[in-house]
Amino acid sequence: MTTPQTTNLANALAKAFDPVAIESHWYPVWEAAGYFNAGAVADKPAFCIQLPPPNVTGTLHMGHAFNQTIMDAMTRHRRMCGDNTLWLPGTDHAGIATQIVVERNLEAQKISKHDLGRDKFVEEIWKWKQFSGDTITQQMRRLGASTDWSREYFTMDPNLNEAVTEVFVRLFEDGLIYRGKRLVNWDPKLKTALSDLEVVSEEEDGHLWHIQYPFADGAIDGVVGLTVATTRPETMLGDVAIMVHPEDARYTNFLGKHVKLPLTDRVIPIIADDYVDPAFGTGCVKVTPAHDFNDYAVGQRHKLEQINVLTLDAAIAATMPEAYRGLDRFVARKKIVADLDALQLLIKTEKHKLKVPRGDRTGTVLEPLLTDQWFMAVDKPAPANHPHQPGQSIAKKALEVVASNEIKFVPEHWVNTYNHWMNNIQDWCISRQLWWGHQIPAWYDELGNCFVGRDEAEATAKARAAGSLGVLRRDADVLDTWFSSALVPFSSLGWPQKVDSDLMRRYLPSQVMVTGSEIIFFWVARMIMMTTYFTGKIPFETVYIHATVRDAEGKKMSKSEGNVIDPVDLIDGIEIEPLLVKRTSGLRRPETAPKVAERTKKEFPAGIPAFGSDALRFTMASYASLGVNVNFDFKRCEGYRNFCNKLWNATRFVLMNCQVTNDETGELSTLDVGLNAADAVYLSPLDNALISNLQQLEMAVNRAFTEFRLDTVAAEIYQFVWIEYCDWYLEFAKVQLAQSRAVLESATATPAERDHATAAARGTRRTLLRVLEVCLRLAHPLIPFITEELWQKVAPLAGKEGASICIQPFPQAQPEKLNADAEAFVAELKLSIDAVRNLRGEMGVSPAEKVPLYVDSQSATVMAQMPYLCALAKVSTAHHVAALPDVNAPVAVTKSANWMLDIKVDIAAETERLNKEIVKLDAEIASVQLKLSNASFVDRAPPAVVAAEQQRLADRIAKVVQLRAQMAKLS
RNA sequence: GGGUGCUUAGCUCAGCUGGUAGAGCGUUGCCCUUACAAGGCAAAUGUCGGGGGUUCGAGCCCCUCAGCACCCACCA
Repeated sequence: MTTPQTTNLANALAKAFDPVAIESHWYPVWEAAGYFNAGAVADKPAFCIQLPPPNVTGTLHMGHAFNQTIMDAMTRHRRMCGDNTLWLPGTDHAGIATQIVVERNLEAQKISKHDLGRDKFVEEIWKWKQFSGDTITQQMRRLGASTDWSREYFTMDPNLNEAVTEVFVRLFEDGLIYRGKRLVNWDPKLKTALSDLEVVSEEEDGHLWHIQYPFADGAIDGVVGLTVATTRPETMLGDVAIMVHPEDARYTNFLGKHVKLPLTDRVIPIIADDYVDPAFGTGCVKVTPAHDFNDYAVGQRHKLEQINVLTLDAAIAATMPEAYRGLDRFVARKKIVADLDALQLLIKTEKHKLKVPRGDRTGTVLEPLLTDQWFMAVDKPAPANHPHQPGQSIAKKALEVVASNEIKFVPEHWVNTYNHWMNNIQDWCISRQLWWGHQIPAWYDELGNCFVGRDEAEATAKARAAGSLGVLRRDADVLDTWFSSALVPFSSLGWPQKVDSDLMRRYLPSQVMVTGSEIIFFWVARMIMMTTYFTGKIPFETVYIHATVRDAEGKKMSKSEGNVIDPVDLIDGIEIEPLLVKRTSGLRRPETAPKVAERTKKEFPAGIPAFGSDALRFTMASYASLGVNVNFDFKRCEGYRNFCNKLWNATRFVLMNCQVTNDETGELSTLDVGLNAADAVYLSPLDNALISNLQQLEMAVNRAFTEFRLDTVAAEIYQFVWIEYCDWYLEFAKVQLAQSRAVLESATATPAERDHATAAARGTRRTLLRVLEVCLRLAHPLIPFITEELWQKVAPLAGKEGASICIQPFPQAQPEKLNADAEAFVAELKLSIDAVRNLRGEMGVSPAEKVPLYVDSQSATVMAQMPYLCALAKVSTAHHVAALPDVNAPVAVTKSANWMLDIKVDIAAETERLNKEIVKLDAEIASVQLKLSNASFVDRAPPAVVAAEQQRLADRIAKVVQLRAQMAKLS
């Protein structure tokens, strides 16, 4: 017989959960042990997730924390389920974005990139990349990300660089990459082209200027000229025509005539094109093919000249009239308007709202500009001998793999977004006039002939073969950063060197791509296009689109707006002062700093407390429903930090009850927890009910994982651990252990009684331990650190072995352990306890006070309930009577019995309480009666539903009868 | 101008194939009960955006209106 000497646990677990020590301890252990490295066992299913590589522009934000928590939970889940997991990490060079950051840093030191020159400047960016990349990977470790660091990549690593070159050359050779002078979105500040996707248009206040263009040969029919309306008058210097709608009766007379372009000496024709909307403005539109995308198309249709007005930095070009040369576009605009006014050609100026295109990174107003750029032809058929999609265009194929359900979107409606974009896709401008990125593998001879090759030698050979003998000069431009990102699904696995490697076979396609909706076009679509074209495989099976993280007010989090939260600050906590410094630096509009500070002080008056990584992750998971937005409220972290503490203390309780410390030696020894198969174990209905519930939890959690519902995973675990396990079962367990102890300490107990008490204590301890141990494994994907720490303590006692919880099997339900009878017993017991507790509450009994109780039943069920009920509802003594005493105390009616506290009653309060309850019941009875008296309900509703209603009616009527009787006694 | 999503308790959000409205936080009492005050027990709060329809029955399906958010688009 083992009798506890003491339950001193000072050397086992601290009284409160302290995340800092745990987290810093476990991550390095996991990493060193290689638990996260890609599995090498061929016969296990593969599970791969490609991390959307964070930009090396600084640090991770809440969006990353959200995104990564989801991926980590999924990866840890599948790893525990026995899959070969590969969560592949990397970082993205993020061309423009990173170059801008480093440029700004240098500007702060009064250095311009031109002072340094290209090579030195790129060196500076590499230094920054090192710093930012290290910060990011460190943050990921703090978040507990179980990525395979041994395969970490950077999009400008040599092997990925090689993939980029290979892809470029092949697409060029297949005729799907071309170079040409086209109208592109031009950022005059950065002096680079941008793709359509990098343009953000917002409505701004502007003007619509009405300008008269006089007829070249004098008035016609008394009309001196035509009036056009424009929002960008400076571009008129490049006008090559005026167009009207062909059926616009006002102007048909003038078709084919000419006008004199004001401020120049040019004469331009009046043409007809049905692009013109006669109802807008004057119905006359100036045509400027070199500076407007519509006009460009009109110009093509009518074979018009393209006259460029602007330089690369958006000043008026040297080819323009002298008066305007060299003027900035906006200065020139003012001058031109003034000059037209002076010439009395400015008819009127209207206020006008217009969409102004700006660069998404710089906010600069963009100009459509004619420049030489490289494009990818997405709509052009692939060569007839292409191995994977002969004769089929890249966009077509990308649509096909989604239409065929090879690639699924979750939530599904994002397919529409994808299809819409893909059906209207334009050729992709892939060249950028930047210094940071993959340099385009194209070389030119002195005549401008272009040779594309994998390296200079190959290009030279092609040049020589074509008869070009001079020196070659490499194209200075780099590729759009998304060009390399698009290759990640295969370039990160070793392509092109390893085309048929184990890695490629196993981890391409990956199982799920986890990302926000904002990069469906930028990245998801392009990965699909590139991966299918070059590997014949889809890049991933499922695209899981998660919400965008916003601040508590629903505003998009942005460093330049000063409302970002660094996930590490939620983990470690931060004082208000440093938080203010963080938030007020680097603002887009520095003058907003006081406001930002004010808002920050209001939201975080005392800074941010340290919640720990697990609490942050649990919060993120609980936010991961399939919605569009997440308005992040840090207070939820507090709730989940408390949950971690709950789990911690539940473990403390379990250990206290399963281990003893010898007072003299200080040695810890384990009590009998039923590990020895030969020992009899008695499981009470309460033990069995908990175990039964646990099976349901296991089913629910596994199902939720497969449905990508991490919010459900979190909610299920939270509910089970806190409510079922801690609030109910732990209290029941105390009763059971106390009962056994009483028997074992009794001098009069028979041997049979002692045996049963031993078996029961064994069963309780075993249930406590095993259920806890399972909960730890269930929760591990969400809260890896605390579960590891606790599992190390709990698992050995529960008869489990293993170096780490990371690689333990994920709990799966055992249907044979479902136990409806036990669950029903506990459900009924809970109702009884609730009823008695409710009586106490109603009668204002102090929670500390124990009170006597009457119950009008001695049924087996009630007798079995009593020990638990007395403990949980603080009953001093229970009197079992045939009928409750005929006094005016309140009665609680439950399924099991009628209950009454033996204390003095406040008659007024009790009358009120009864009245309230009777009214409620009457209303319910009336509504059920109405339903049941409806013939069509009884006839047409399923019999089970009708029966349930009838039962409900009977119950309520019985109850109300009881209450009425009680009421009668009061008066 | 098209398209998508959203509108449920004071706040943030769950509600599966239609069958008696839920959670967390917050609020209000009372308790430092030997796992946990980062806690326990109890309590209050909803014409599920408005209107119409289908159905025995609608938060859920259909129509319509309103508001919010986002995405796409070439109106000078």
